Amino acid sequence: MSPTGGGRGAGRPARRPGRPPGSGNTREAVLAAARAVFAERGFDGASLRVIASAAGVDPGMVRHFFGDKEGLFRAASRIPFDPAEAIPSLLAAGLDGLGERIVRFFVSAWEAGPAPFAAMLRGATSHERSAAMLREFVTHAVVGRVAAALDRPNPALRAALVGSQLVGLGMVRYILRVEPLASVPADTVVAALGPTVQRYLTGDLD
Amino acid sequence: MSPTGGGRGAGRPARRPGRPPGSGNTREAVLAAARAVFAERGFDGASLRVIASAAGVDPGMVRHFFGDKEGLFRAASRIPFDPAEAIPSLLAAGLDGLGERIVRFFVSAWEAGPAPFAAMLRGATSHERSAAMLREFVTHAVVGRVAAALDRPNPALRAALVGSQLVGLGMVRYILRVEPLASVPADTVVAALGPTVQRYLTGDLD
DNA sequence: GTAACAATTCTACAGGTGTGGATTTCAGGA
DNA sequence: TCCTGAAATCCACACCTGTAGAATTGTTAC
Repeated sequence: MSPTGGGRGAGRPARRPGRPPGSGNTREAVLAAARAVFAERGFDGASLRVIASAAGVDPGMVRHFFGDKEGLFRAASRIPFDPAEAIPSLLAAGLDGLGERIVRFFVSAWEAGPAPFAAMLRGATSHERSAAMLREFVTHAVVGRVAAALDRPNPALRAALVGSQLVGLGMVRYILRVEPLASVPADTVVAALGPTVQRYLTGDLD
Repeated sequence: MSPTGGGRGAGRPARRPGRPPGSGNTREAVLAAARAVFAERGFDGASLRVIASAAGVDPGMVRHFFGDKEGLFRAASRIPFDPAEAIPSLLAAGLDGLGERIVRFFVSAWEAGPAPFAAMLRGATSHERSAAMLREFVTHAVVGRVAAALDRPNPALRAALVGSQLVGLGMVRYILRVEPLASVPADTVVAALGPTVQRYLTGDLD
């Protein structure tokens, strides 16, 4: 309407561009919102506008900081521990009881910070890029390292079997929330899956 | 441009409405295309237009036959066997070797007609309705019936554990295609997972 | 002081989505 | 012969998506 120089809302005072509020922590707010939304809706289901609004921020910021939806997803899906040091430390105590230790570590990691795992699992089924991320994570970071420490035949197959049980646990307990597995305490899960994982690693497979 | 009565393509002869081609099998063509596309891209990723065009049909037909995207998904995700008769027949031979029989049945069913399973798994991670379908399938059709046949403590938990290993196998072998699990013959899978499932059903869980 | 830079907002675009409805042709029964 | 109903097409609507760029402001370095 009234040509006030460009037509930018000449009525309400509602925030105008610039740099007033929290400078610096905005990036973290976007990341946190992205983790939550990606974890809940997967890659395709999450929209930049929803993430931005959940972070109380303009969608443009996402682009400004992360460039791409892919870039944001990569940044948000960074798992909260370093496999390069976590896995050797699990292996350090030897092959005895390794199954239980792996299951316990997996459950703890998921329950401490579920977002990256859920995001990867949810994304993996429909978005090829995040399927690749999960596959690579399972293959290289986990299977590779674990397989190298086994002095049994078919180490890669053994590690992949472990992966299958852990992925299945994640799906059924945390994503589908099938009862009673979803509500049972962590110790029960460890007791139930530990021997399975142990057998996949060191037992007879025939 | 030229007002020829309504503007319906006044140049090319390209099919006009009516009822010329295959009357009757069109519905099946849409269903087949829907199974394929849902299986490959999940519920959200699949679009009605893509499905229709894969079936060589107008998108309106989908609406005509199935009403809704949900309706199409329901019709396409009907699993190709009846749990009410399949599971009792697995149980009939007794608890001995039940683990191997279940794994073999699951692998055969998946490899005979992968579409419904893949569609459900892919959909379940991002679409709440199909997560509900899968959860209900796992819970009622499988867990319920199997649990009823067990004379051990915690039958429901046992059945859910079986479900977790089977879902994990589906994810890792068929969806993520993690090697070498993805390429290994069915017999190897049966030999590896059979004892796991057997232990979940009848073994000690502590 | 002023110039450069980063943070932030808005508006716009081109494309894809599910759904709704009007329209047309054909087949079969009264 | 006429009429009903099913099969099939097209067009349109709102809406949401990711991306792009322009505009504005504050902060910092010279």
